[in-house]
Amino acid sequence: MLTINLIREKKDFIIERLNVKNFKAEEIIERILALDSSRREIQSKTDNMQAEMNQISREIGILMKNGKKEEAEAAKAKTYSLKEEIKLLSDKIVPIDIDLKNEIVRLPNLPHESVAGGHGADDNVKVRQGGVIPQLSVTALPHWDLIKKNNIIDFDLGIKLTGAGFPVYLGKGAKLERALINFFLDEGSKAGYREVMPPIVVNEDSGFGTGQLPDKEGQMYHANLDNFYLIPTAEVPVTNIYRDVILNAEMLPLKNIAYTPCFRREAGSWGAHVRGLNRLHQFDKVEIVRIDHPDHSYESLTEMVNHVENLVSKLELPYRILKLCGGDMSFTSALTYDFEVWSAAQKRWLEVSSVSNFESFQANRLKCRFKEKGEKQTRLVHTLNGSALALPRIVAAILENNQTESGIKIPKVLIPYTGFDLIN
RNA sequence: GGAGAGAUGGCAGAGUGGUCGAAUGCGGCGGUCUCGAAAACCGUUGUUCGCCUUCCGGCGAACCGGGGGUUCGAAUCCCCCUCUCUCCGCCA
Repeated sequence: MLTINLIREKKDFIIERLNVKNFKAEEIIERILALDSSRREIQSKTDNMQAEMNQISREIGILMKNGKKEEAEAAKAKTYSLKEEIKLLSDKIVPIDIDLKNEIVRLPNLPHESVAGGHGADDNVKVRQGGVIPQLSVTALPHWDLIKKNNIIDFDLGIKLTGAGFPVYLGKGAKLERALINFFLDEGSKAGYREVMPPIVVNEDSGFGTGQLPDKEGQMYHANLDNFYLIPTAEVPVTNIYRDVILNAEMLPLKNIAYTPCFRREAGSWGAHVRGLNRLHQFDKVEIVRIDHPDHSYESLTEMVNHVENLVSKLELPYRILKLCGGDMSFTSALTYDFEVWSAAQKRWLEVSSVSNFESFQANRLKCRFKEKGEKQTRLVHTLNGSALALPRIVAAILENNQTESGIKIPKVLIPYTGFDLIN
């Protein structure tokens, strides 16, 4: 959520920047500014009337104390019409506030100044590429066939238990999953992230805080009876730890890492490219979440990108890093780098991580602020997060890229975690 | 699920209709003392919004779990909701 101050002061700048996200902001902003100025006008008036009212009440209190009943009654008489006026005016503020918030919440975050325009994935900029793309034999199999052959994940069983997109990991498949989770968490700890195990269902306030609600309601599973949502990413509970919190500047940065299962309804997104592990309703992910000082958040973003790059390198996966164009960036993000790994049998890149700086956009929703030592004024923090990493597509790439005549080779760094070096 | 108690500032904890944004203690910050530190003492210490101000800041409004009501006036009275705790039941 953009701050009302910014909208008041930099209207044209906002319109120009949101244009990069292909978002036409002009009308919304005009409505916001109109609502904002009438709100301020009304508030000024009611504040003054209320001050008068408070003054009279105080006087009545003193009169009563001194036993001057008649004078008190006379003073009371003065309040009736004033009270009515205040009520009339302040009632007008309520719907204006609601409209105002509804409009502000519709504005996406401003893209960072370095973000270029564009309409979709084709306009993303490749930052760099690493690793070696393996040349597989003609008999090489896509991961869903390898999975079946080795009986390490059972999709049909998941359908029986729950439905499509809820796979059951078995034997070495389950162990590989657990190994990856532990590897990612350990790497995070080494990099100074605090490990967190949050709830995986959250309330409505948390959903609002990170920007899933109200708009992306359809993407989350909802437990109606309790009005809880299954988390689509650990970002939601972990970032919301800092909802309604005022931090001291010297506490920053706060670095957290969490493994959670993630749940996504993915309504309407099923098609040709979602076979096997490519897209699931439930999947495992390790997420890094940072709360940062605004002056250092872009250095942090770079540090996070390096961390994720280190992970895919250690797993010996060919990868590329993309800087997203305005049109492909999420509603809440100011700058996003996507990581993709090469899936050698499908012969395509799979997105495995998205590392973003949200600047103060989430912080404003969360009301997460900080204070510089000795200063009275609060400022909004910057929030950042990134997958480090999302598991299913990593598993898909490992299976496909590492297949040999004798079986699927486990990357060296994972062997201490799996306890085996081959799936066959 | 049944019965009861409660929700006050960073924390603890007073306050049951009238200058109460709220006593007191602890913590935090600043100072005195000290070579330095501790102790002691003094001072200070919430957030949001509006108006004014070049800065420092000033003035006003709101906030004692959330929402509504009574009243000239509500932390205090009434109603609804949420949450927490205790006991019982059930239970990984």
